[in-house]
Amino acid sequence: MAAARNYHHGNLKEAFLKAARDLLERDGLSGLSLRKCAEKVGVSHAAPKNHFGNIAGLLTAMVTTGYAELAMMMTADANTNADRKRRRDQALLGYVDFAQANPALYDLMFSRDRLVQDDPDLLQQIRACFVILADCSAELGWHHGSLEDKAGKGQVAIWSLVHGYAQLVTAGRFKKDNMKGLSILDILPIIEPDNQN
Amino acid sequence: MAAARNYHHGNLKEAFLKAARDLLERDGLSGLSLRKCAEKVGVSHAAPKNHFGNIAGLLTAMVTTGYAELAMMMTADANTNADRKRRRDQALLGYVDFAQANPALYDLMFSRDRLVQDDPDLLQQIRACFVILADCSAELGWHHGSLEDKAGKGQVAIWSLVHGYAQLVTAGRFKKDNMKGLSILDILPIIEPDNQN
DNA sequence: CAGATATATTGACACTGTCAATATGGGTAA
DNA sequence: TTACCCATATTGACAGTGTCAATATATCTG
Repeated sequence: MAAARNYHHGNLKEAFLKAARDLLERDGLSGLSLRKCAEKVGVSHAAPKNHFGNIAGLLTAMVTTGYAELAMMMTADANTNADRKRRRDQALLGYVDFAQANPALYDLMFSRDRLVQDDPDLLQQIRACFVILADCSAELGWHHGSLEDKAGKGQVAIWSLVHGYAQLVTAGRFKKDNMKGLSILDILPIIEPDNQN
Repeated sequence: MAAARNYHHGNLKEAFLKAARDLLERDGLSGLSLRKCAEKVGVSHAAPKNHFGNIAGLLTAMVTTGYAELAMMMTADANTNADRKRRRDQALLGYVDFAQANPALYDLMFSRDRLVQDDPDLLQQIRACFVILADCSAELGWHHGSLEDKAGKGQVAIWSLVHGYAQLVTAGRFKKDNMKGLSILDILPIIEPDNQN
């Protein structure tokens, strides 16, 4: 039989993830609890234990889907086979769009003590995002150092820049005066010394 | 009489802040509670209410002292009257040093739903850090746009870069291979298009 | 010395995550 | 079909949490 109405509830795991995400964006991380999720889905308060073990397991599973969506946002029009610079712009804009559309989830994705940091699925999705950003950084120009050094610098630099930008923007740390029409692509040129005229 | 042993306990507020900070770095944010702080200090479980109102108030007060320390770390050798580029390097190194020395506190300083975001003291300390970073960004070279645009871009860019770098490093997101001897100052040159030879 | 006020304690409450014990339903083999 | 097994869900309990109202205490002020 299909996985739709298979068991007592049917696909309870995904129902929990959806409920958790709704609660997260609505009430913030401190307003999210296993018991509220269970009530929202309509099952008993201890039901999540069977699927996630503990709350860190649920948050980790939710964050893992977040990284998968982030990767999708960064490669939304990759099928057009655009050149690398165009792919890079799309990736960075998609990155920031994701953070602004899911600010609470984005924050949780970089939490230090609420997640199972060594979860294999989580690490895999993080790595996938890192690969995309590495592709972006290949377009950057560097003057000194070996090719490997340049690649390492570029990856660290571009992820630092876009992550810092996304988090500070979603946290409201930049005043609107400073941010008037200032997107990540306007900040990016600082990362391209070779392409300055 | 001095504020040392003034009342029942004497400077209980600072004792709470110290206990909270110890617990935060030892057990992480999820291991920090008002009741543990009270027990550590040796007072009743409801004592913090008189000084901080609720737990958001305590966390906000603690984070506020964090921003003050961050500003000090960035301006540690400002009395030497070094030139602006030297001040800038010191500020960025101090910024990263602070984040690495207080990773849990640094994370909390950018939390979205655990703090009183409009607390006047907090906003003042944040603004002080922003001013220091603005001074740093004045050294950056930009090719296009008005002076005001350049200043706005520079502030946003440098804070994005250093914050993203600090958080990703403390979160262990960069593999050691990529980070071998790669400090924030090695990343920084990408932010100086004019100074490339 | 007495009253007022800031500070601390006590006790209670609802809520949380987690666990052991129990119940229930679906899949599977006889 | 029937009987069994196992994955899944429920129940009840427990310690821990933040917060509040009521009460107690110590320091300051007059």
